[in-house]
Amino acid sequence: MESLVFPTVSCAHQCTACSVRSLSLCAALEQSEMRGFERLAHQMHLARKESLFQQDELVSSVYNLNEGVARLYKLLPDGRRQIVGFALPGDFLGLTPNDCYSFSADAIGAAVVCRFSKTAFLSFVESKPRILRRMNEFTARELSLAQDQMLLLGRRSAEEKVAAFLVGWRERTEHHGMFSKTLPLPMSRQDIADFLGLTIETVSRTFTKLERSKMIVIVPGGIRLLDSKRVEAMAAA
Amino acid sequence: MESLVFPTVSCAHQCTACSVRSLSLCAALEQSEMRGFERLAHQMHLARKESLFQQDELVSSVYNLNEGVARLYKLLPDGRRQIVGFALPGDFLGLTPNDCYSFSADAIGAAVVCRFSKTAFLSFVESKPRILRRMNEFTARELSLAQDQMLLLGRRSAEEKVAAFLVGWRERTEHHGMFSKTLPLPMSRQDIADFLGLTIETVSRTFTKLERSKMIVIVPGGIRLLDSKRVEAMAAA
DNA sequence: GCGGCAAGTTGATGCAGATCAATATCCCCC
DNA sequence: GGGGGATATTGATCTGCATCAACTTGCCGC
Repeated sequence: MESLVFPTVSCAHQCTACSVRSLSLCAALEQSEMRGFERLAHQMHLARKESLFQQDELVSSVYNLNEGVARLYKLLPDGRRQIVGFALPGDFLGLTPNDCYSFSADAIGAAVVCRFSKTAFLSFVESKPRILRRMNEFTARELSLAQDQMLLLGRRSAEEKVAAFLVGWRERTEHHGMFSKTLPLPMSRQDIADFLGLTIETVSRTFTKLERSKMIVIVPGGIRLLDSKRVEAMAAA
Repeated sequence: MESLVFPTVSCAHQCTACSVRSLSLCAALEQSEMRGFERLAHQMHLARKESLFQQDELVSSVYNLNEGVARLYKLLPDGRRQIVGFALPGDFLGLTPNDCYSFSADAIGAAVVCRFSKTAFLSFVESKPRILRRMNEFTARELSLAQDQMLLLGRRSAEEKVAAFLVGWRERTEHHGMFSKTLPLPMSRQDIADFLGLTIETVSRTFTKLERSKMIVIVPGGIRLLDSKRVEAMAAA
């Protein structure tokens, strides 16, 4: 159904009316720069599971995620997958130091993005220190998350991984106002497993264990945090 | 001995004579900007194992690594350690999105760095698009390495991890001209283990296995790559 | 060159989490 | 509301790597 409601389209977009501007790169735009930037942006609607770009493809476009959640992942030749992150509204995708995307990205549910031609984007920002500094902040924040995830993947137990995931995901969703008692988990168990370096069975068992010890309740589409203190303690050490 | 030869000192530095300028952030400096930048830089010599900064400390300084190799790591309260990267000459350290360092850094052998006051550095670069763009490239490259490492930590076997480490380390050292038949491994087995999310015993056993299958020879201070093709194949998948 | 300690190797055993297998539940489309 | 495929849970068993332990090698100062 979603794929019929949201065919992929491309059209001009009004930055002034944009709901995620304050969270996005674009918040660094001067009033005077906005019109020029707006002309570069093409809004696109993505259906559930639709791909934004794929690992090793030549980078032609970069994207600002406006609505929805995206899954960013790397694949090994034999099919093993590692999710390197989940993107939320305001996140900027596709800027790589290389000519090719270093990971794949696709929409978990329906999503909306602003697409920019990479070359047009780069030449627009190249002499604008405010935006360049904001880009730096964005990349540095991503790097910091990635390093936290390295610690998690290399040195934490399954329980700690799952607890840390719930805490981290809650923090991020809270900033987006999409959290009220029930923590939404739009991604599948397989996605969570591939993010945490576990199997789907281990994720499932760990959720059940947390539920049995009254820390969470599993509900369709998410979980309810009953005792976030204990979940946080489990995540910390 | 090293700690006596290289006491920590601080003095002005001549960028024009700098051997790693072309590899560093500073390569983006205009001729006219160099003098001002030089005045901000304080060269420091570090002894083996000397700390550059520690996780959770307030960020006062940022550093350009000129000589030597640094170990960047995160610690959990109970002492588990994850090395998030090894820094080589030309790498820039300490720029974080937060007020505190998100990891610790120390010199593996004797090392030389240029130290900058964070605030002085930031105000120097804030309106210089060339440098800001280079900073972006640096951070994006780090991020890309971190994502590769996430795939390694989450989804690869011990053998694959060790092989991938050797291949990646060789590539990086080659760019620095510090590789000729023998691949130098200035870091300890424990460091390698903490980088790969393994134990020291598993790293040691895996090295021995690679040696027995004639892919490498273990020599003091490094290894010799006998059959890099097969090591690469093992690393790839 | 020799004593002592740190670093690395090797072997025996244990266990967390993977794998294999069988349901159970959700979700949607008719 | 009922059928069916995708998604998730649960159980039984296996295994790769960790852990525990003994030993070897390298390194540096005297």
